[in-house]
Amino acid sequence: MTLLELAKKQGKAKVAIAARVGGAVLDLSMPAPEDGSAGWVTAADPEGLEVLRHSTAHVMAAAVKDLFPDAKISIGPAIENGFYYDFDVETPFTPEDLARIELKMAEIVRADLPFVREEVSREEARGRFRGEPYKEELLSEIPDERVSLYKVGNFIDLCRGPHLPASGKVGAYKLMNTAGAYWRGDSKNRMLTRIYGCAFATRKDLEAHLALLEEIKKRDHRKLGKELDLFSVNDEIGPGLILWHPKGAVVRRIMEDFWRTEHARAGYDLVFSPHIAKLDLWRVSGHLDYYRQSMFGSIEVEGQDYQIKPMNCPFHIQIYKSRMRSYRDLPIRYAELGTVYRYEPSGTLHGLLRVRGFTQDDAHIFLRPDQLDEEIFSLLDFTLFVLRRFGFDRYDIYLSTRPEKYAGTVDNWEKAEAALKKALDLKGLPYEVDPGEGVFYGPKIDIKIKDMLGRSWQCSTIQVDFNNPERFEAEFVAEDGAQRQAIMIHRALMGSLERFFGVLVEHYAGAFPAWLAPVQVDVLPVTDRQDGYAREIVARLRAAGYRAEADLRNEKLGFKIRESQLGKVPYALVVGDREAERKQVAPRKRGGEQIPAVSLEEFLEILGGETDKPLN
RNA sequence: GCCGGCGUAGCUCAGUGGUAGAGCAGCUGAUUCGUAAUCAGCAGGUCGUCGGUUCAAUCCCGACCGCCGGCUCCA
Repeated sequence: MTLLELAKKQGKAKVAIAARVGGAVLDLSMPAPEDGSAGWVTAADPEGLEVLRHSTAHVMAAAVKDLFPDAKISIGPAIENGFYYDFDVETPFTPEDLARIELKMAEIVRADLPFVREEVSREEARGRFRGEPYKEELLSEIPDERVSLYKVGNFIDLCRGPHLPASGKVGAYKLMNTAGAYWRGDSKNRMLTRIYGCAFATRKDLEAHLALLEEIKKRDHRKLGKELDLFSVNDEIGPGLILWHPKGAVVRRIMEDFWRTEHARAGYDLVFSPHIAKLDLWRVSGHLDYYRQSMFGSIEVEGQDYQIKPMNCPFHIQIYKSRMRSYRDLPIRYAELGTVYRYEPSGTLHGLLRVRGFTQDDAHIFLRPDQLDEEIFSLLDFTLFVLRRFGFDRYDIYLSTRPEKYAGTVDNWEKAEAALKKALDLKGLPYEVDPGEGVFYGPKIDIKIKDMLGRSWQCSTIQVDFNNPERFEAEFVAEDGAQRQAIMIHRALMGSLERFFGVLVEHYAGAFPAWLAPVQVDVLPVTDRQDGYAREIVARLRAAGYRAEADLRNEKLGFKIRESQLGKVPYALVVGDREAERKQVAPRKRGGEQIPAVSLEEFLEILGGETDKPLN
């Protein structure tokens, strides 16, 4: 008896697309276990959805092979929200090709062709995939003597499976776009043409996903940055270099003010360092060996090579080394909003999120080995405090451990990894271990924040470093009078101001909370009779430390309200004859909610409640 | 950096082998208005840059620059 027959018996044949037997997900065509103990996987299950997506990829490949017989197939896995398949073709697919492929797919789905699994020897499989060089390459690397093939219609693919019982079970899908992708993700290999598609169990799920994509488009910080006049990048200046316009600059200033205040309070010393330094500095630090290709070229000055800084750490180390340090002085914490420049490949630049010049909210902490646990613990606290303040309270945390190529001793690495782990455990923070993903100089904790739409953004990083203190001989005098090597922690909380600002824009869809809003209050006179009163209100708001503007243009109230709301200003204060006469204002929130007219003092109470304290 | 797409007024976009259009924004004037767009007029472009094909190029071809979607990378 097959699993499909068993499913029929149990009345599950309609919904089941695969079966769970033991720990494995199997095709329904596989034999059922004697005792009939099988679980049913449906398209509503995560595993089922993956099967559905993977099978949709096969259906697409079948359609492509039908329309473009010369296309060479490679691989086509399920991914988040859908699938892709990479083909080697002479000329990449056009959007019109995608439409044709989609139609052909619909044919295959309508025909409800069975997915047929076949197990053959590797040698036989090699014969079947003659003329498919990518499949041949894969086959030659598979250690097993027997491999499985899946056939749908005339299309056969080397595949582990499992798959849907038939193409008719494919759900709602849509081909999205094409993209170049290196064979096996290696830039030394040939570039294939990838087709991305999304696939869901139901039309409704697909539509919800397309709606989400629309929402993401609406929140795009590049679009909002232009609309709200926050920042720009400019051809004449150069790609990846950000111009902060006055409104964006207000938000940045508030971010910086908050950051400086809290760092001073948390025991950091604020420092400044130059933008260039002798190239040798980066030779000593080791960055030149590891990251030369991401550094801007050096500049020759009076026979000496200088380098635009890609990092701040060597400068802070030199400040540390400017005099003898006692074990009593530690930890020493140097913090700087340090602007660095990195030569990112042109194809990776992206608005504020990937740039060539950016300001890190950087700090380097020098400490004794015995202080590591406690420092990491309080650092985690501090990081989460800062992130929460900006409205982020969901995180994905990763602990990255020793990579293959590393500096320092295994003993030190293990101690540092243990310290990081211990701090996370003590705080009760869930995290994932990324084995081998640490930086060459030490292990790290990365915190990705989740935005309003649940997307993750890498921002905070806490990295232990044994390498630099050794290379630069950053030492302290221990209790016994001996020179000991300090441990250094690199850390950035927002990561870079540019990137964090971009994430903030998308998180809030440009509607910043009142404490961050570039303009907090628009004062809107109904006619020019109230211009004087409006000016007075603005002056008083500004005197109280708020950012307020009057819209004195010769326009109707409706127009001014519309503009204020599109500008995402938290409050509009309508002032007409009534308000002017009674010395009141009529507040309106940007969402449209109207508040009955109140005195300015009462309004200041409301506003103050939202901004905590006016941070100017 | 690699593959593909795109580049027309400040912005969003239409358009054609015979040297360009709309809406919004801007300017001028009228309107004095109560919670998401008042009306009229005016002005605005070396069609990304440089080369080529052609009697003629914004349109076709090439190179470059930039942007977009991916890939690779991300201390």
